[in-house]
Amino acid sequence: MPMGLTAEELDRIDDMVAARRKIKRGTTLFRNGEKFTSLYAIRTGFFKTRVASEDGRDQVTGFQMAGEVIGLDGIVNDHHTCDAVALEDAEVCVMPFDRIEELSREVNALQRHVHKIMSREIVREHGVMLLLGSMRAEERLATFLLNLVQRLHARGFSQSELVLRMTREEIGSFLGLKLETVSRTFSRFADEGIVEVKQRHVRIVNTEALKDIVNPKACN
Amino acid sequence: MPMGLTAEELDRIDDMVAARRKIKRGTTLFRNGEKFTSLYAIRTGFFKTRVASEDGRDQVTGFQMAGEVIGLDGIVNDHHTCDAVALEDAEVCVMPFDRIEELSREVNALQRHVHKIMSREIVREHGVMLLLGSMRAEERLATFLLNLVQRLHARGFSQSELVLRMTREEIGSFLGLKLETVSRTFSRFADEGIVEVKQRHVRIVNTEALKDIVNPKACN
DNA sequence: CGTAATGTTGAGCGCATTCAAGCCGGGTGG
DNA sequence: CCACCCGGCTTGAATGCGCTCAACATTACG
Repeated sequence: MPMGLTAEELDRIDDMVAARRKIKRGTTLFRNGEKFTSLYAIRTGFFKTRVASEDGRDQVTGFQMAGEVIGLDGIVNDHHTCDAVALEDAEVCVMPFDRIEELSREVNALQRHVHKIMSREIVREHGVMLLLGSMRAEERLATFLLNLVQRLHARGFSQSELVLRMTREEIGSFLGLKLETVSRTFSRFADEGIVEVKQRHVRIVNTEALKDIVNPKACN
Repeated sequence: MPMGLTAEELDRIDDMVAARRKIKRGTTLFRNGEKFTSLYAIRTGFFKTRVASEDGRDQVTGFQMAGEVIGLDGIVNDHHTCDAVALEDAEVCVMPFDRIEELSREVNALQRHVHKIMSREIVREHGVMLLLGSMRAEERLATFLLNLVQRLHARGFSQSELVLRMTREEIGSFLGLKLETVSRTFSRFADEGIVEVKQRHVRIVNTEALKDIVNPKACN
């Protein structure tokens, strides 16, 4: 993934990938409490990660798609502190972390890459905290849709059409809302002609309107 | 900070610290948009970090005290994406990041340490997301107080008494509440005899009660 | 000692939640 | 092939928690 490498370095990074692993929809790649050994690069499929409080409640901390790396939570205590659940059949590259550390001592570009991946996750979570801490329901859902469609577009999919891989309840958990509120907010967007929603199929009709909701028209 | 090092390794890590820097209360250590060069280890003092949305709103993403490291957000894009503000006069160690990367290629314990610091921050933020996404005001404030007092205790301070370095508004921003709600919730805790509050001085009278609020009595 | 910043408290409101009923669509088995 | 079922989704009505607006108290500080 990092660029500007010699052929030899690329080979060694290829070797770092111990194995590929297939994850069936609805099953977990890793769970809270399990021993941490590896990071996982998603090749295909779609995941959610979630943390749980001691009393049953849980919080979806993110949705991950092809090209993204999960498992970073496990490094600090050698045990995972969240669950990663496949929302559709998926395949990941298993990258043993001690091999990553070993190799990144020798390949600067890899070292840099690992640091950036972790920093990116921290910055992403800052954004989620801003969302959870200060936005109203419409802003949260609009932000969520724009983020999803932007990431899908970067992977060659449509800018305006997407299929949600998660339920209303999972969206709600991620956004700090109840599933009914998510549903109602979708309906409101649909009434206003901003999106067309048919179950999990969403067509964004008016991207600008969504952006206006996220960023209430700069008052000049 | 990492342990199990040879004297020579310790020396080299000492050298890594380019300088110390004093930060006056109310001023920023770094700001959103500034070029990223270094991580900062807090020697003394107390910081908040905050992110801002395009329209004025901002969100406090954390409070940091002695021994903690800030600046990790800057790695991914070579620019900081949040502000770090000193809530009291503070002193930090400036650790140029390229020196950290250089040295951590050679000193395994340092490499490991850097990875753990970043992972710990990711896990901490998961906890904040859980708080913001699923807790009610009382639970948020109780969680906040328990976390603060626990970190202070680890630094040799009291288990039951603390001085808040931040305003009600800053607490509110962190917890996703308005300052009035923070104030009211403090008052409610005081009425119930759980804490004694006098402006920024807080005495935790009944730790168990606070823990019960956070973790609603396991229903057996 | 006066002024501004910070904190407390009250009253009323509104947004998201809760509770409840019904709908839709996909999969299964008769 | 259709009837049925069940999980997911939508919608309505009522409730309540935290917010807004406002007044006042307290503290810090020049």
